Amino acid sequence: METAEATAAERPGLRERKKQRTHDALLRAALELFTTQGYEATTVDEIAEAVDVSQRTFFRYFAGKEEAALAVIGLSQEHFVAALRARPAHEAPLEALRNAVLEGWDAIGEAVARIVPVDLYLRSYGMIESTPALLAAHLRRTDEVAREIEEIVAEREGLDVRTDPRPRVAVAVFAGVMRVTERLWAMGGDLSMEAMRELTAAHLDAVRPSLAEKWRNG
Amino acid sequence: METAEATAAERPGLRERKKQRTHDALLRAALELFTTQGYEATTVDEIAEAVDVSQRTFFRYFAGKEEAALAVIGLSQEHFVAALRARPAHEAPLEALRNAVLEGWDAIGEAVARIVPVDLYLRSYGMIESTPALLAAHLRRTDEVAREIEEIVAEREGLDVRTDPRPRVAVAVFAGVMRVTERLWAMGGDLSMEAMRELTAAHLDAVRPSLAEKWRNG
DNA sequence: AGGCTAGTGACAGCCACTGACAGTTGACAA
DNA sequence: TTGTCAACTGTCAGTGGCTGTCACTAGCCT
Repeated sequence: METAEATAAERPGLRERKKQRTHDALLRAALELFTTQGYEATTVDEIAEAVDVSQRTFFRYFAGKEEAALAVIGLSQEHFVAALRARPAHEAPLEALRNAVLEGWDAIGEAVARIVPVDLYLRSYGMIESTPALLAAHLRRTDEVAREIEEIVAEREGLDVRTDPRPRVAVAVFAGVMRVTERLWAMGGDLSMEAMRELTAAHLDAVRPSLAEKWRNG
Repeated sequence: METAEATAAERPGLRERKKQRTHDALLRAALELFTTQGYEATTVDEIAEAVDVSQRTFFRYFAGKEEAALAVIGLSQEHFVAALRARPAHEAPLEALRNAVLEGWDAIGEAVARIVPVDLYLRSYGMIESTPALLAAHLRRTDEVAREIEEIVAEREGLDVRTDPRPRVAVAVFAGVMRVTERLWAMGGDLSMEAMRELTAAHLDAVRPSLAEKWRNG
């Protein structure tokens, strides 16, 4: 058992490679079909047929249509969490969150490119935003990520999430701002990582001013 | 046409009343079944049968199972939006949002009670939080409400949402905090409106401290 | 009273998803 | 190499959410 996994990590057997190929092929086919003809207009049968496997096999790789559509973005979210964990301990919570998201972008692009064309990845954000069922699933997943981040932030500061509200509130604020940013970016014209970085920075900078009592003179 | 609607508003005809009754009956039956045996374990056929209508009729009243489950909460969200619109113009944006949510609670309770037992309404929050598909749909609806609120806040301050980021960011911060609050409340033991009010106030008060550079001495 | 139309039930069908079973194909040891 | 085991897959049948269609009933209006 141990040997099998260790070996697989070094040089995956034929079985593993085949599996990986099928998985990636399904992912690419799904995203390709979704972004061209639309998510709802695409049936699982079509995706399976495009990769020449049975529908049943598709469901062995993905829990459902949604998961296939959101898998790549899920990957980028994992990278963000990892980036946050890697931030130096001296940074303030929101500083660490900000840096993790701003600097993590490039590494994410690379990681994604290993599986699907980056272009497909970027377009999937637009697809999500304009597909109710998908947006719903995406928001739920993001909510789960937020929960994970709460723990990380609390640990960074040596606090207990159950007794001190600040870790949760800080993450909530950050998550809220990231959600608007994401929405505007995905719906806007410029679907590039540069645009995302700028929007993110601008919105995070706007947090304090938006909390002010008076907006006119602020 | 005009006459028909006006008349219906004053004294609904038999037809209208019948419709209303069926609608409410379906809603009650659905929530009752959902909260007792679970959302997924309940089929639309069951709900329809409980009210003694065909499955087809259920779908004529609700776009889907989800909508039936979230309809009551949607009602409370509408009340919140109305409460926000009613806030005096001199209040600062976040002040108005805070007051709207804290004071609107009672009116919401009354409005809900006219259709379903309040107890059922409160329990539905727990159901949502523990049902992935439902939570997803709920988050999407909440996101839409946030969009509506952005406009209201911007209008209060005489700003254009497209040029000034503050309305959107302020609402994003507020929405983020409300989401954590909701989650903790729904998952916690005390499912009362009092508990919700306290949690909300506590979390909103924690926003500034959570933005501080240093948490230890803050 | 009789015509109009909103609301309903019954039926057929699509699609996402699941369980069960059998066939095939890599992995690994004898 | 060969045989055995386990993993992976295809096929089939079935459930449940959801939609289109059509005929029929019942409230509404003149």
